[in-house]
Amino acid sequence: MEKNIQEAEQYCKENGLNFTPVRRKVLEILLHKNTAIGAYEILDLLREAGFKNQPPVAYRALDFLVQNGFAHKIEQLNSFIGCTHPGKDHSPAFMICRNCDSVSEEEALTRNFSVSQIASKAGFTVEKAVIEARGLCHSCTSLA
Amino acid sequence: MEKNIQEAEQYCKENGLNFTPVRRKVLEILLHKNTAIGAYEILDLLREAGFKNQPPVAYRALDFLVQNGFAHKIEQLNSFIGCTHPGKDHSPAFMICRNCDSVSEEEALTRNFSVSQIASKAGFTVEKAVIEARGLCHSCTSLA
DNA sequence: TCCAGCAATGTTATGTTATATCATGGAGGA
DNA sequence: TCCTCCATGATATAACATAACATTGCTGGA
Ligand SMILES: [Zn+2]
Ligand SMILES: [Zn+2]
Ligand SMILES: [Zn+2]
Ligand SMILES: [Zn+2]
Repeated sequence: MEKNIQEAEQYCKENGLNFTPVRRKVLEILLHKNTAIGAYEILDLLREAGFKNQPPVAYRALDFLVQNGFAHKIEQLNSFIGCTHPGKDHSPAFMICRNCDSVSEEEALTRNFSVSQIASKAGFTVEKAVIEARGLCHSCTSLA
Repeated sequence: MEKNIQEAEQYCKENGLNFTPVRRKVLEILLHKNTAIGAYEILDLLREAGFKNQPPVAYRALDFLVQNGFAHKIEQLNSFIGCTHPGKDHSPAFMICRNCDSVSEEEALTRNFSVSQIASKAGFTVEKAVIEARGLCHSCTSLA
């Protein structure tokens, strides 16, 4: 958690990005949970922490974090999650548990798994891929 | 298009599903375009066709079509598209062109491509997978 | 026939997510 | 200094989705 924050800070410093208090706070909020969080829930937490709480405050910080690879949007949930493989380029695939709501981030770029393989058959050039699975996580499967 | 409608009708008849006028009309609307359409745009078209146009009208019909495999929701666009491989079970992957907005549905269940391969490494049991790529379609790539 | 049960639709209202727009403030360079 | 850029403040509204309850029309059983 704390380590992720420091890495983000370092990365920003090296790349001329402005890791402002509200951006840091939102990243902290995201990294604190292993579930995805909606913008308005983040907004509540920001208010509790003394920040302003109009929607743009949260959305702007989230945009920054997503743009720079510190967070991801989970499209199926209209929610956000801190990146657990930040820094380098990666191709995430998210596993969303329907029982405990946990979201885990896996790497999708294996030799056996590439959206581009499907796309190329269709003559499509992939720039970004969203892969989100829903089901049961390991612990919830065990408990069943 | 017309063929898809008739197949849907046939499938409903065989499975005790009620292919009502509004459901048929929404499917017709979806199959008419190769781009995804939002619920409120569908609502407008329904009104033009003489149907009621409160939001639940569109959302209920869309729920029915998605539930029964006649349409899909494109999560990144909060929009819907008619299924081009209806009937049997399938694992769609959508290719969304950023230039012309076309959405094409490909089959993701090839030997070289399975979300389950990623998931199983994480001990995750997949029940449903969302795969949506954004980029450039074949024609838009050629024109570039 | 009469009516309970059910699925679909009608209707009103509201909840949730996201963005547009213009104003303000502060750091850094010409 | 003055200008530009970026971030934030603030207000308003757009866009997407559902809750809740009423009504209709069909069907099958008493
Ligand atoms: Zn990541
Ligand atoms: Zn779980
Ligand atoms: Zn399909
Ligand atoms: Zn295109």
